[in-house]
Amino acid sequence: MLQPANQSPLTLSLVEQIATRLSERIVTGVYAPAQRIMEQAIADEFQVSRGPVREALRLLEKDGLVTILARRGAQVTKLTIDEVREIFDIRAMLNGLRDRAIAEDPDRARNLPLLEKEVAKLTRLAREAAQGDAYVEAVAQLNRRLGQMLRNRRLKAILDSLALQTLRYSQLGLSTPQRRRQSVQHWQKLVKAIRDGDGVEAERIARQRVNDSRDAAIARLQEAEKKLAARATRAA
Amino acid sequence: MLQPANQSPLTLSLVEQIATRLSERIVTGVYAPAQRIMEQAIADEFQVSRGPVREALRLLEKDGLVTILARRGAQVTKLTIDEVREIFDIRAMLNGLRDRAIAEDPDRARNLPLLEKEVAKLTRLAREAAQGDAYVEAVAQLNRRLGQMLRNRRLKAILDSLALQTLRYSQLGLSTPQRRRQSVQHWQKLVKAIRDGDGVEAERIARQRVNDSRDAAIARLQEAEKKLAARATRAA
DNA sequence: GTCAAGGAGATTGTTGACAATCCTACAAGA
DNA sequence: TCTTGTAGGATTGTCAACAATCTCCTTGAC
Repeated sequence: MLQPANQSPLTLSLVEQIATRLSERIVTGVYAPAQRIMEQAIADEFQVSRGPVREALRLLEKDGLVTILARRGAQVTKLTIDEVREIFDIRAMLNGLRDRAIAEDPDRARNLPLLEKEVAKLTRLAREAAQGDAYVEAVAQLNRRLGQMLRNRRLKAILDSLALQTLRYSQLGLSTPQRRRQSVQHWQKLVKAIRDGDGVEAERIARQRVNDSRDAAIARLQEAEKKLAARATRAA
Repeated sequence: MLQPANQSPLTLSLVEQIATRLSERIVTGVYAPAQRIMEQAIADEFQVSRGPVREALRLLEKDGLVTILARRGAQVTKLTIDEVREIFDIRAMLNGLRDRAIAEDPDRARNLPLLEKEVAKLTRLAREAAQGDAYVEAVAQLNRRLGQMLRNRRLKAILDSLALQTLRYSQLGLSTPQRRRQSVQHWQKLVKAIRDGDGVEAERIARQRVNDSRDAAIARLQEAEKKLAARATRAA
């Protein structure tokens, strides 16, 4: 999503506000996949007319969060397992590009302390097994920080959009303490590579990290699908 | 741009028609960079109301073709040299991903003859030095063909969007016979790698190709900028 | 019991009008 | 001369209504 980085509109436009709130509901699962989103209902709830809602929905379509069918309106995009894999593949590539760019940025030292603090927090959370959600949130925070360090605005926009689409699935991949331990190791290595200015290594780790995340998520999805199929068979 | 691949709407929606026609004008230079695009003017010309035009402009903003400023409307996005470089960097990565995926597709043989025919055409055009435009068009055709062979729809959508944004600059990089000779060699090697199922090699070549294209385009842009600066100095 | 036809209601697509804001030109004062 | 203030027009932001289309339920025939 191309942010309006040119200026600083203190107040998001109405359309952007609606798009943001709807996207929150989609990625958090308030709106289930394949659920229809009706313009008038949203308009009534936000007390605006259908115009801005329509424009917001078109934005979300560009981000892949909803699918608009002609004369049949918008519905929450339902991803197949293959599509999830495809998005992760793109993310692996572009996260590699991002982290290499950051590692090779001469001005990276300025943000390093913050980054190291975040990783320390991550390490702590990974040890305290229980809070899965807190760990997921810390990872998101770390990713946001890296996004801030990135100069390439378009790359950031694309990555944000893709991350949004797979947010739900990324969490799937961090659900076991074992996976979290592996994850934290990746992050530690990444920050080291950035500190050393080793772009090639940073890129390698970033890809590895996303690919691991992909594999874990896919495995979980396939399990879930198998269970569903079994249930359907039993019912028949 | 995420195509409505789910169904086949024989007739593009009004919004999509407007978006398509406007994007043509932008990439072909009918609308100059930084030029303002006024909603009512477009609406009058296409004989529709402002609503669909507004939505079309929002779509183009997501594609990076126009920039919308709050209460000041849309203007054609003007890219800095750095931004052009950034877009090419992303394209290099993702074209690599695309061409590797194609080379590793077990079902790739079906489209290989077409691909080889296109490259033969390219080779012929590269020899007949004069027609730069025909060569550029043939390259575009080849890229479209590869896009068709790609299963990953999201990757295709992102690549299409980025290619649109840099179309003008890609042409810059093919303006000399020497560059075209180099280009044609890349394409020949790529098709060979695809035929052999060598994904790693296909990826390598794709990146090389886009990076060469980037460097040539940037060099041309810097020349142009220098000339402009010199003229400004002379005037002062 | 299944399937097709029809119609009422719901929903999207588009429009024209009004309100809010911005830009430009011009004038008054320092 | 330069700055500041102020109309006026131009442009975007939002809205409510109408038209076109789709969905779903009912009805009826086989």
